[in-house]
Amino acid sequence: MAPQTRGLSFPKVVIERDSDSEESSSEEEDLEEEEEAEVENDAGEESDEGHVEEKDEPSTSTKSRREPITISLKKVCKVCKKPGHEAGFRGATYIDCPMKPCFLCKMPGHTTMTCPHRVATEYGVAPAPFKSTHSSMEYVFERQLRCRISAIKPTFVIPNQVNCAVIRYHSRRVTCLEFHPTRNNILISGDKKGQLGVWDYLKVHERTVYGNIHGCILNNMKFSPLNDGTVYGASSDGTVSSTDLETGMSLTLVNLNPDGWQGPNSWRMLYGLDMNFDKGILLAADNFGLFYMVDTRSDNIIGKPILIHKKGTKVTGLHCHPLQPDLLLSCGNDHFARIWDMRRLEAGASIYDLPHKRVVNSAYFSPQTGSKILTTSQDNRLRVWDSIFGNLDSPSREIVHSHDFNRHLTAFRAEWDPKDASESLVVVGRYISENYNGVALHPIDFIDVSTGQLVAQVMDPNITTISPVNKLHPRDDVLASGSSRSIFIWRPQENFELKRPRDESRIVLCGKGEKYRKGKFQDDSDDDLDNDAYGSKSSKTKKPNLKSKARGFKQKR
DNA sequence: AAACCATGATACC
DNA sequence: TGGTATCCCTGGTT
Repeated sequence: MAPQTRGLSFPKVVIERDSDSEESSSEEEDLEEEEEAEVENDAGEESDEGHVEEKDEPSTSTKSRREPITISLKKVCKVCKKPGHEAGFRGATYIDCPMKPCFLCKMPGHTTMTCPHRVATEYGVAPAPFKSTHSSMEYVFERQLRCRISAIKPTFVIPNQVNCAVIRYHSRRVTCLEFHPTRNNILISGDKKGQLGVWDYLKVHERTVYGNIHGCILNNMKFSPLNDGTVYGASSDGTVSSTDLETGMSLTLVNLNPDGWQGPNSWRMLYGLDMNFDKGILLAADNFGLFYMVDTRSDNIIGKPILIHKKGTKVTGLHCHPLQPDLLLSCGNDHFARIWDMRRLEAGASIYDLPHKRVVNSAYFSPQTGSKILTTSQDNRLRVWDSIFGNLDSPSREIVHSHDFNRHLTAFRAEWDPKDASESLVVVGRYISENYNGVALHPIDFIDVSTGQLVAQVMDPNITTISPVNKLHPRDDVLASGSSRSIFIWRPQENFELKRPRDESRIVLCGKGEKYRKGKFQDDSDDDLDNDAYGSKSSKTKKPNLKSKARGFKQKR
């Protein structure tokens, strides 16, 4: 395995960040120097010592003077619009704007690069070794060391290697994943278009996508506890569906927009979905703060909708307690997670309100005893309440973790490991990237929420996109992750090294792969063809390979 | 290679 | 309170 360049890139970066003048930075990297020289040449040709303001000239005058619209020649930070520094990728390392609060922990005074939370997940949760230090170098060093150590606790088995995948499986980004409750190798997936995928990841090539179930985002899915061939879905088209996985036949149980599109103020979207198996009713919640109970036999909404979150705000999730059928957990855009008693479900009657600083993407009871609560909030913090029977006034722990909101990404949701008897292992995708061998990768983090420690961070050189959707298998040591339109299955691998050659027959390439196939491999028939998109050694066709795909990576030539 | 686009929460007035 | 400008690590296509 090639020596890691992490060690090289970070110190360099730190030096550059602190420099105000561009000259000093250019001593460091020839690459940068070249780029900047070019820019300045262009500037000369245009013979306009551009002021930023110039670009606002009306287009007519610009035309008459035959001058191209002046680009601000003074380099300006794209974040704060001030000169003297620039935010953005330098190679595979992202440089924050120093004028803004830390992108990770949202506190002012430092950048992501030197954020103590980036060094140690448990910073601020439990004493961390470098807690009182203020030297960025020390943080950086600590980080490098940390990555070398395989931080896998013996008790936790971490699926750390991609075992199989379907690349560009869905036609839009993946929004949710569920493992089949009884058939071990079946994974179902929902996407932004409302389509539902069924994939047998053991027989890698066996997969289907059902397209006619929903009109837009499939936000949550839930298997029927009575019939595991049936799955329910809640969608932003305002419907709850019931789909037979074998046939793809789908029924609409509920439609909250029977009159069609009447404008955004009336269009109702369903997000949260769960099933109360005790009563045999489906629970769903919408973007106006309302909660619905659906009788799956009569397909009727039971009673009137109940306002469970601030009027007009989205309820992002619902979760029934695994043992106490009367307990319900909800979360929403009003910055609250709420615990409810199903027997007394009415507006304002929540048992507890758990406040957050931002939108709450998800809230889950712990999977086995249901005594803990885990929430993911857009303030970049995971919160854990250790006992719902104890003091709920404040969370037992807040763990700073990068899972920011981005309108183009599926919202991150930290998920419990359903197999972990200690109910402490959690998986969650990471937004900010790490520079790995000059490639920006977004790992999937395994966090021990009892300590806040990062147990493992898994990544693959070929997955350069963010993986906001993750699910751990209820029985097997398997992780499923959804990243953009693709789905990956991870399994544990000892002595795992990134870049290890892998079994390419277990990678299915869909969609645009066809193009490559026609051009380069005049191969046949159907898209089950194994491509080398994933491979390390293979031909020049490959876009998705490290270098070409790496963000901001400039190939030296 | 660069431009463009899709489009949700939020800050701010 | 409501309308609206704004937006930093996106991902894909033209």
